[in-house]
Amino acid sequence: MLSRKIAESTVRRLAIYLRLLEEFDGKGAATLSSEVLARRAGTTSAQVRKDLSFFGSFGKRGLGYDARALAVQLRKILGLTRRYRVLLLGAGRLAGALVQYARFAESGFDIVAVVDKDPQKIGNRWGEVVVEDVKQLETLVREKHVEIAILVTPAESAQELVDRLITCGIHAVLNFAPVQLHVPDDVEVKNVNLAVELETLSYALHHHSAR
Amino acid sequence: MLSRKIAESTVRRLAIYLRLLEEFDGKGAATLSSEVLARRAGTTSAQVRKDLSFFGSFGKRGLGYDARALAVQLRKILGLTRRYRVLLLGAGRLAGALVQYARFAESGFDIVAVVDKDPQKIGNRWGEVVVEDVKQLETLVREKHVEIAILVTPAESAQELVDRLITCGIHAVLNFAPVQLHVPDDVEVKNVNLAVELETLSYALHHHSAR
DNA sequence: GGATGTGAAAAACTTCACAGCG
DNA sequence: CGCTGTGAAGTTTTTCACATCC
Repeated sequence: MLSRKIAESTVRRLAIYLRLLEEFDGKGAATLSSEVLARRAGTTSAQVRKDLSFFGSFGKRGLGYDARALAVQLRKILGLTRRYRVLLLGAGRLAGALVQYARFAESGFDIVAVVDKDPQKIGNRWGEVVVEDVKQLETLVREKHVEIAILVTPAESAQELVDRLITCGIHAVLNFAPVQLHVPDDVEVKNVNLAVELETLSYALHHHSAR
Repeated sequence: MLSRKIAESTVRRLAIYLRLLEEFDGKGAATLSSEVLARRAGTTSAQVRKDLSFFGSFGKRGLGYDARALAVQLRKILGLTRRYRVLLLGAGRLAGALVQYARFAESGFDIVAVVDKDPQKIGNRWGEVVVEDVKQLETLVREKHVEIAILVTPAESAQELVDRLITCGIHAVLNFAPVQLHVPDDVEVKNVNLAVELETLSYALHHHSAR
């Protein structure tokens, strides 16, 4: 369970290694070296070994890593040995795309509720769930035992909603709204901000991209 | 134009500062300190000043920064003084959500073409553009002077498509497909990987999130 | 007075290089 | 012999702290 602070960059790479291992396993390959994993993940073999070393020693010297066994370890490290109950805030197009995203359920994340404030959308069936009124937020979080919230609302309402989520005891938020959310230290927020990504690309193009 | 290498983290923060300044400007506020900007951006005042210092000195000692003037500078730095021509690869739900995303055009990015390989989708009108056959990729990139490609395809086809894009001279790719793309040094790729974000949240929850 | 701009110090992260083990 | 695991070295990024200037 490790209490030492692990760098976010390390955790992100572990998630990438896991994805690669799962592909690899599908192809029946049994064992692979940090060098091979690194090449596919776009990093270095030393980085792979260092990342893993924070959590244990999973390889065999002279041989490499057993793909399936390492995948099991990574799932444990990442907390993917159980399922998570997810609430979507906002029933727009992006939310629709996310619901449909196959890997979602596959990876262990179940969308157990969707809320919106638009009366037009409330009551619509979305796969297994029905879009509820955002007024029911607190009730839903409690009744459905929600652990992760995904914000797909306009920027204006995001902070207010996140405040309400925190009151209900939510500790993990994936935020697609283009605002910086202010939350206490024990709440984890990941931002996905399309504009920032595009503007980084624009920066790169502008500065010749001649690296 | 700066040739020194600037950290990606710095560029990302600049994009965030710009967004905040634009809001701020809307509210008529004229001047603000690095401290205020930092608080809103979720960083420190020293970080704000350091980030800006790589590109010049835009503030007045004892006073702070003029919101509008700083925004102008940041747009210059980020290369947002002109518009960019964007191609979408994949005409699925996520692509649809992106097209609709208002800030897109607002920020200076124009979707000039959409391609897919599904005959069902080819020919559909998407706002201003019609979905074209992916076979036409090379022709479209040339004729429409595409500069940025957004990959919203299944993982399997992503690498092949990016190879073709590079052959056409594309240097900037925003990749939503959950694979690591292999590209030469003069091509900039930004990855947006939903699974990685969720798994980082899962990691945080699993490890008590008690920081 | 008050906030910037910036060298210098500290911290975080990555790479090196090699001992150690299968 | 080959590849891991890991201290130590190197590099990058952040924070500190203060001289500087409006």
